[in-house]
Amino acid sequence: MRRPTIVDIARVAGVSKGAVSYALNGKPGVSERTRQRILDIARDLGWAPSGPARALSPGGRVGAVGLVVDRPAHALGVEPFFMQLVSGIEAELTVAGVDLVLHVTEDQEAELAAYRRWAAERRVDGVILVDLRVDDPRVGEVEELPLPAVVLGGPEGAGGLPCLHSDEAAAMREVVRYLAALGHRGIARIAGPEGFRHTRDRTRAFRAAAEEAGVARTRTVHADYTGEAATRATRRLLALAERPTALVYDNDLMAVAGLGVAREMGVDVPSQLSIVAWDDSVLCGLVRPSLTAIVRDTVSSGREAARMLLGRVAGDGVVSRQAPPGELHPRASTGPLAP
Amino acid sequence: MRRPTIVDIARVAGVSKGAVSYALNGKPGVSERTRQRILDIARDLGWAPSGPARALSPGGRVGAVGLVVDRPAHALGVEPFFMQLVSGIEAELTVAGVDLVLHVTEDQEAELAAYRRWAAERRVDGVILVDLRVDDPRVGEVEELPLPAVVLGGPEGAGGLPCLHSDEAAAMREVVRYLAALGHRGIARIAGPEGFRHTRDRTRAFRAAAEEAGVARTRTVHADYTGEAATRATRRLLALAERPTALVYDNDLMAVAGLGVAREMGVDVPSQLSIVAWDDSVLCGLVRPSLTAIVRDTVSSGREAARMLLGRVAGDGVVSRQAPPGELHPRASTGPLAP
DNA sequence: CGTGAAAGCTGAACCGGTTAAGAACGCGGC
DNA sequence: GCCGCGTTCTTAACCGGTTCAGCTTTCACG
Repeated sequence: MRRPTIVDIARVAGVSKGAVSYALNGKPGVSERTRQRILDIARDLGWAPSGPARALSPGGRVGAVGLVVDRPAHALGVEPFFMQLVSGIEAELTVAGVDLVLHVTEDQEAELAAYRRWAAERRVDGVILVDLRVDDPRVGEVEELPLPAVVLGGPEGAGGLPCLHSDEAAAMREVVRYLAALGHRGIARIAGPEGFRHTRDRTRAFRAAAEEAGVARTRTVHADYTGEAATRATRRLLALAERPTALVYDNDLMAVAGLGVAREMGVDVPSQLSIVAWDDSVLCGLVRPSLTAIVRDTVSSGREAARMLLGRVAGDGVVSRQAPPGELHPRASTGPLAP
Repeated sequence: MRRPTIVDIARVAGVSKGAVSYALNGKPGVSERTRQRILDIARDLGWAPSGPARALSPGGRVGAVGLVVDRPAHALGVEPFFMQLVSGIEAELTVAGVDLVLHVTEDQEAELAAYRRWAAERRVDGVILVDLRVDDPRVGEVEELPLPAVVLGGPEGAGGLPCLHSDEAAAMREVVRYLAALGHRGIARIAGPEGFRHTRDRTRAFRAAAEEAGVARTRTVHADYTGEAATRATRRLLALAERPTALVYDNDLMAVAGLGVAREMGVDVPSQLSIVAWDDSVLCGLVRPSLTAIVRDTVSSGREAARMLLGRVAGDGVVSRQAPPGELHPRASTGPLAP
């Protein structure tokens, strides 16, 4: 049984295929009676529009958008962020009947190649850029391509692309003030890779917030979001003569790793060390002590980013927006210092 | 600047577009000289084949395959399994120039709708089915559809679809023997949802292995892979009069949750309770004590499944295969019972 | 009753490829 | 000199939609 086409519908209805096209797309050009008859026949035949055929027509859309994730596979596995983001994006795309094409790359060059290929072969109608870097080559490249895009991050460094940015500084202030109020005067931050824009934003915000809150000793060390790197970094920090009394991690996985190191080194959490995770997932609630975390609504960000991209693809004027800032959810891993 | 098409190439080369098509596809019908000239021109113009146009031709392929993940978003976030699987699939697809379309659904009906839509609208060339269920409606449905598919799981219940199955029984035997050797005589298993085929396979294997190893008291309770469900189940098990001395969890996230409960209830791991996780991720190595786990090479399974699907799409006769069984990696969460 | 406009529909071109059928050509053999 | 054949290329149809130009038919209006 061949897929039915509009020609089959036209034959049954006794009209031309042009008329069928008008009827099915709700465009003027056919009478209401005829339209209804054609719709009924289409339903009876189980007709569905051919994606490739639609895309081929002048001005046609492919009905898919792309997302490239450029992080090593093993790191990705346990990063709740991406799957949450994907669910959010998906939720929004599904109602529009648009598919999500996902690509996992090992380096940035491969990521750029993916965008170029998608544009050249017309595989997607647009892309969402995540993990904005300092001097990110993707922005310029994608702007050149006939490929609508929105950036999750920014607004600095997003070039002319509309972006969904979040106020990292506000959340950071909340964290630092909270820790300062608990009596902490030595706070270290185990950050993500230095190359990421949001890492740099947070680092700046961290310093500013610490100064404002009167926290004398701060320090930022960089890791790569993996547990191993966080383990090494935490060991070094806890071995310092004047060791920090509070640690802020740039993702929850690293915070879990830090918790393990503290345990291993006999440093009690939270009486001797407070730990804060940036980004919350079920993980934070499962480990003991449970982790205080900055909670962002990643699913909603995904939805919003998808919505913006669909707008761009449709040709609407899309403006950058701000996502609600993360909120601090105190749990068992933070507290006042034991005397 | 419009995307160049083969007509542009034909014009520059002074030949017909048919000749260009033959040349670009390595088919006979043009001289070697002409072919080379056409290839050079194509490169100079930056030509790339239009996906939609290719797909539209009779017998044409879309150049994409689909994967539906039917698990709640929050559970998915931290499940390393899927992202690992996706990376593996991706790695194989990329070399073939095929894209991966990912869809996250909230229920099985939505999943079925996705397959139907993909087939009807020709959005993908084939699909990979994961999380095979007992009496899975997807198998019959997809077999009816003009949509090549392979199953990750089985072989029972995969119907006529080729599958990549793993020997759950072998791994289960290894776990049970190991725990029995450590002196455990009461082993409980916190399994995934009863509806999953692999859950049932493991449950059967668990009973058989326990009998074989002389483990008298066994018990399987079902959870849904989330930390919350595992927390509840673990609490109940540890509150039993004759409480089990070893717990086997069907994924690593639940094992982490179980570890938290043990801690909370003052049950020491591993001296009073041993914990085994099925599926290993960085998580298992990060928590304290680190978790003994069954390690499967999920990335390779993804690669293999993708390879099989590409074979099916190409029309090759693809036969079911067995993935290498999981292996037990003992860590700190298992040990002999304290006297 | 003639005229103009709007409604409703048809025919054909077009998107960018693939491919079957056929034409032009050179060449060897008889 | 003619025939048959293989090579190389062209022509045209086809995939399944969209859309524009134009042709009827109907109908209101003067």
